[in-house]
Amino acid sequence: MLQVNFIRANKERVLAGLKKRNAKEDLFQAIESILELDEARKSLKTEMDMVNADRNRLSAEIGGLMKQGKKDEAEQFRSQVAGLKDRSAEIEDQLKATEDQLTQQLYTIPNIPHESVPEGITPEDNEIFRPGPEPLPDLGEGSLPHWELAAKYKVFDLELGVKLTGAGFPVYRGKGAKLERALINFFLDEASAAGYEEIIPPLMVNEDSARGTGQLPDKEAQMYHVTLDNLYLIPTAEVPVTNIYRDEILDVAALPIKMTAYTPCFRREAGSYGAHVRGLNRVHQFDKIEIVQIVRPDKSYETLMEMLEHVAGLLNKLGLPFRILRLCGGDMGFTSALTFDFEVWSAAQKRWLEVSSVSNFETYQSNRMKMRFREGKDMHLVHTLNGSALALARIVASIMENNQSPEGIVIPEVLRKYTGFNLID
RNA sequence: GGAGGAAUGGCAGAGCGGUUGAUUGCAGCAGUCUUGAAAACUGCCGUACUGAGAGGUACCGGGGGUUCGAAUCCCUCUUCCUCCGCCA
Repeated sequence: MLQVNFIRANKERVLAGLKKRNAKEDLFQAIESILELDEARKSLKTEMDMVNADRNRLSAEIGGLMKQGKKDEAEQFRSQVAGLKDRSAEIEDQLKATEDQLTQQLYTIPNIPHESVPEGITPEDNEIFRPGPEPLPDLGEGSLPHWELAAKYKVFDLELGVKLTGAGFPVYRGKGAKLERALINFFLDEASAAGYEEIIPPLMVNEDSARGTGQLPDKEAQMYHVTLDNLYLIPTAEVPVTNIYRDEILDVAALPIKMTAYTPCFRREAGSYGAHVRGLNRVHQFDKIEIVQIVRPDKSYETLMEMLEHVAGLLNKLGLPFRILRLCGGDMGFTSALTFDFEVWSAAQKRWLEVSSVSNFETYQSNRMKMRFREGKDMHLVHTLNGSALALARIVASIMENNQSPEGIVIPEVLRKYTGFNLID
C-alpha cells in the first residue's frame, strides 16, 4: 500500500495516478478521507502520549515514596493515576478505531502508475513496446488449436482432470508430462545461470503472506482458501518467495536479491468464461517459474528491463513468436507501478496468448511487508519486482500450435536435452 | 494426538514487580595508535509513532488481565525443543 506521508506530500501525483487508472470517484474521496484520518490519528496519539507520560511520572513518584515508607503520601497519587488510566484507555479505543479505518482506506488505493504508463482503459489501449515478427507465422490450412492436438497426440487430458478434480485441472500424460518437466528444468536452469537463487517454497501461505504481496484483501476471491487451517493455495510463487524477506531490515550490500522458484499455481479464475478459456488458455492449476528481485529503489527500473530481457531471451530460445506490451493505466494490476506483458502468437487460434507479466511494484509491496534496507544511518523501503519466466500451460499450448507438423509436434532444439525426444507423435 | 520445557535487541545470554528500552559478550560502525594490517584502547550501535528541537510514547513471541507501577505475576493463543503415539 502507499505510505500516508507519501500521499500527503504528493497528493496531486496520487490523484493523477488514480485518474490514469481510470479509478472510480470514491477512490478520490478516499484520499481526502485518508489525510483526515491521519490527522485525527496524530492528535489522538499525541493526547494519549501526554496522558501516559503523566501516568508514568506519577507512578515513579509513588515508587519513590513507597521506598521511603511514606505510604500516606503515596495513597494520594493513586486515585489520580486511576483517572489517567481510564482516560488513556478511552483515547486508545478511539485511536485504534481511527487506525483501523485508515488502514481499510489505504487498502483500497492502488499503486501509482509510473510516468511511462500509457493512458487507457482496456487491453486495446496497451502500448506495443516491442512488436511481434512481420509477417506473423501462418501455418496454413489444417492447422489445429492445441486442444485438438492434445487429443490427437495425448499430451494432456482435461476430461480426465474433470473426473479427478473439476474443470480446469489438466492431466499431462506421457510425452506431454515429460515436455512439462523439461520446460520446468530449462527455465530453472536459465534463471540460475542469470544469477537467481533457486527456491522451493511452500505451496500454501498464511494470511500475513497473502496480505504482504497484495492478494489480500484485494483478490481474495481468486485464491483457493483452506478454511480449516486458514491457509491459501498460492496463486503464484511470487507470494511465498517475496515474503521471505517480510519484516526484514536488509543491509544495502545484500541487494539486489534475486530468487527464482518453480511452483504449481492455483487460481479460482472466478468470472472467466467462453472460448478464451478453452484448452490450456485458462486453467485453475498450472506450473510457473517465477523470478523475483528485491532491489535498491534507484535501480528498480534498470532491473525491470533486465528481467524483461531475460524473459525475451527464453522465448527467443524456444523460437516462439512474441510481442511485448506496456500495460495501460486501466489494464494494470492493482499493486503494480509498471507492467510489461509478453504474448505469444497462436497461429492456430489466430490470437495472442499472455505467457508472462513482468512488473515493478516499487514500494507498494515492501511498505505492506515492512521490507527495508539500511544504508549508513538511513533506512528505506526496497523496491520489489517479479516476472513469470515462464508460465507453463500456455507455453505448452504455444509450442504445440506453432510447432505442429504433419509428422507431429516438433520439440524446440533447446529442450531436447531435457525431453530426450525430438517429436511428439 | 498425549505429557513436559522454552520464547528477551543481528547473534549469544542476564534480568523474574519500581529511573531496565533493558547488564554483559560477540558481531557491526566511527576514532586513537600504526607505513599498512592485526592487537589494544575510546565512543557509537533496536524499531515505530510523535515533536522544529529538547524530548515524549509504545514495543522483551501475539492477545487479554492483575497492579499506582509488568520483560518480571495470572489467563489464552502461537511457535520451537524433549519424550510418547502415528506416519511418507
